[in-house]
Amino acid sequence: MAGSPTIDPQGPDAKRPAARARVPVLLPLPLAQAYDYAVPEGWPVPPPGTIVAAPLGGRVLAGVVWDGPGDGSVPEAKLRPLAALLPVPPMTEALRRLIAFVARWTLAPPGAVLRMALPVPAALEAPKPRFGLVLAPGVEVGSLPKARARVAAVLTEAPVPWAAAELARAAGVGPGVVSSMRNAGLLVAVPIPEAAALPDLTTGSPPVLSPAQAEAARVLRAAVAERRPGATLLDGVTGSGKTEVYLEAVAEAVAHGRQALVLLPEIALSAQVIERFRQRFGSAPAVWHSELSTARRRDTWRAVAEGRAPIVVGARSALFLPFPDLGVIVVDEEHEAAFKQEEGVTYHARDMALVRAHLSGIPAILVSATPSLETLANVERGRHARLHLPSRHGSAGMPQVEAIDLRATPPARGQFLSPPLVAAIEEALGRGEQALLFLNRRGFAPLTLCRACGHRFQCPNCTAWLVEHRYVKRLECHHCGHAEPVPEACPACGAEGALTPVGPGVERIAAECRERFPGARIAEMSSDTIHGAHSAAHYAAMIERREVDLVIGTQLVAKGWHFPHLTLVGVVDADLGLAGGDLRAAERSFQLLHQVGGRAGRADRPGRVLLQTWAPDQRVMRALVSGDIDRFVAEEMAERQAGGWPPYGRLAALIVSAAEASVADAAALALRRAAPGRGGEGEGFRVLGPAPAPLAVLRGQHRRRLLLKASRSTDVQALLRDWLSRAEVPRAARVEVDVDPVSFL
DNA sequence: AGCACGCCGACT
DNA sequence: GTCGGCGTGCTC
Repeated sequence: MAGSPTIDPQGPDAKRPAARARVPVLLPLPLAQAYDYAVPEGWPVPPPGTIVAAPLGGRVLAGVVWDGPGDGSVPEAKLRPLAALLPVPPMTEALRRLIAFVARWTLAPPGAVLRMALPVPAALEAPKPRFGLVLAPGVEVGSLPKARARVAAVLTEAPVPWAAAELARAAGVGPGVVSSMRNAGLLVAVPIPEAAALPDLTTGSPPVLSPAQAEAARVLRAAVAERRPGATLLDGVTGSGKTEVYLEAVAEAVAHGRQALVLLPEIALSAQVIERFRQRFGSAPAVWHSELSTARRRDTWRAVAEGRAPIVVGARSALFLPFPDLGVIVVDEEHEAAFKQEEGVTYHARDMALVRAHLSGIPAILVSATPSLETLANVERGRHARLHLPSRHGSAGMPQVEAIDLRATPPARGQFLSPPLVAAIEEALGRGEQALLFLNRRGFAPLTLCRACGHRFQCPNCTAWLVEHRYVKRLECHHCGHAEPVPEACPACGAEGALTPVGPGVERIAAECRERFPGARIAEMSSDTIHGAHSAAHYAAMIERREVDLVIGTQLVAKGWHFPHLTLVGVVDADLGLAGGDLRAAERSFQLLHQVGGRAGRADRPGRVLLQTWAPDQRVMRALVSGDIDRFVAEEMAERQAGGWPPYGRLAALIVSAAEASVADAAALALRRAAPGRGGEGEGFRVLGPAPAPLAVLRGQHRRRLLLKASRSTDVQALLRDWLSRAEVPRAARVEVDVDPVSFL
């Protein structure tokens, strides 16, 4: 790579022999700016986006040559030379600008954002040449002993390089046979050419679309074909066929040789969803989520960077993959809170997906049966287009939703299923149909107390009760992972046999059902029983084959499933999500229950949804029963607008945490005193708090919250930056910033 | 994020 | 008298 380096004209300085070229390099560390590095003599000056190895302290890190002239303040003598230019495609300008934007928006150091966009180190090295085994020339197959002859036969039949392990398996011999043949010179290793081919995406089956779907698909295809920037909301009830429609937009991008990114909430990345892509395109999409192995991450990242992965289906972190030529971004289930990253860089993947699409000049598609109020407000403002799909089967396909008034028909003492719900389950099971009971709470009971002295089991590290898990005989904290065995006697008063479970979790509902419906085959689905795509697929298959009569599950069952024989959904505690009453409690509760209800029934057999509630007149229940989504949205919007809450206003939270409560209080007060405006109030904004966080102690950290509430036109980031720079917070306290908070815990 | 430098407890 | 705890500060 020698040659005359091209240096920008720098006036008289360029002539000074001492002036080496310097470039700013952003490193994947929580540093506020890029560091300057010297370009070694004889190298070309790497342009912005080049991925380089740079020395820092005693180690060498992968970083990205950043935009702009660099800081320049570090003296020449202090500059260290770049260690290497890494053999991967450069980071595109669109991705660099996305990283800079996310950093500015979330107040995170740019390097911390970059860390999400750089892969495991191995992906940046030149791919190791892989070797395979072929038969050495001139080997007489007939003269070999049996085992060796079998290996030779496999290689004669398929004379391509084989991986040693696969070869042994195919020949039905142990790995020792293969390696001894290699040592004996009967087999030789030859390099396997890098798989550069694109998967063939033309062998799938194009869908049969309804007229409404076809029209929506036509609009989206045109937007993708013309690279028309802008976002479109694609909404319609479960079963209206939204997926088929957005897959057409994906197909259009692929047809133009561009890539497509489909973001899904992590939990929805089920085998069932991946399978739909495979059926449509005839080949599986690249999948990206946090549980991938290092090797898979490396291969997928490289495949994306080199344009060999036309379709990527991923969780929020897929937003930072290095697509060289993205054609469309789809955010499915756009209303899901799971798109918000709550730790480290607190970004909202849906919102940042819109930014990435905008920076790339391509369309974005937001998909949901129950769109977020943020997205609906953007439609109202004319910022997003909207394509609404009607139900394919008219109202006949919609489940009938009824509220069960627990005040009128309460469950028997110590039980949680009311008589009408029990009767409906019996009826469904009697017809040979399946039923689903939904309760968004893991474990057996959320609280255990002593009848003798009133002692309650609390987490030593958190402001939370310990949840009894009966199968593993433990009391667990769902926030920090603390667990202890269930004792025989009360640790406070010593009374034996006085410990009582209070309230239900899914385990307790399952126990009640085993007693109530003997003979019914019950499947319990929660994160305690499902540990990944594999076991989820196992359950799904069992349910589809009708080897299960009654499914009892948490949130996990609400997403991305389709169970054709399920006709009844019972919501054990429809009021659960409304407790606590944060800003979005009603919206989230409505979305979740609507989604769970959507699991019931199908065209030929309408489903039934029963909501057990103590407050059937509550807005959310009324909306679910009437099915009048528009009215619910209008009411909720009016309330938000009146209060100046999002989406009509903006929020940012400051979360103060410290090991000592007094330190947390002191830090919170210091922040309050430094608040912008007069006493934390100014033109278009107001500071609320501090108040103890609902989870006042979490993992041993005492937490206080302040909230900046502002009008939509307020530059929240500027206020926050100024605020934080002036506040003198004790060293022992930590301050986290959460712009556009979703969770208020 | 690492890693080094820097002031106060239990060991040879 | 030292080995070592992790608090704070720096890395181009």
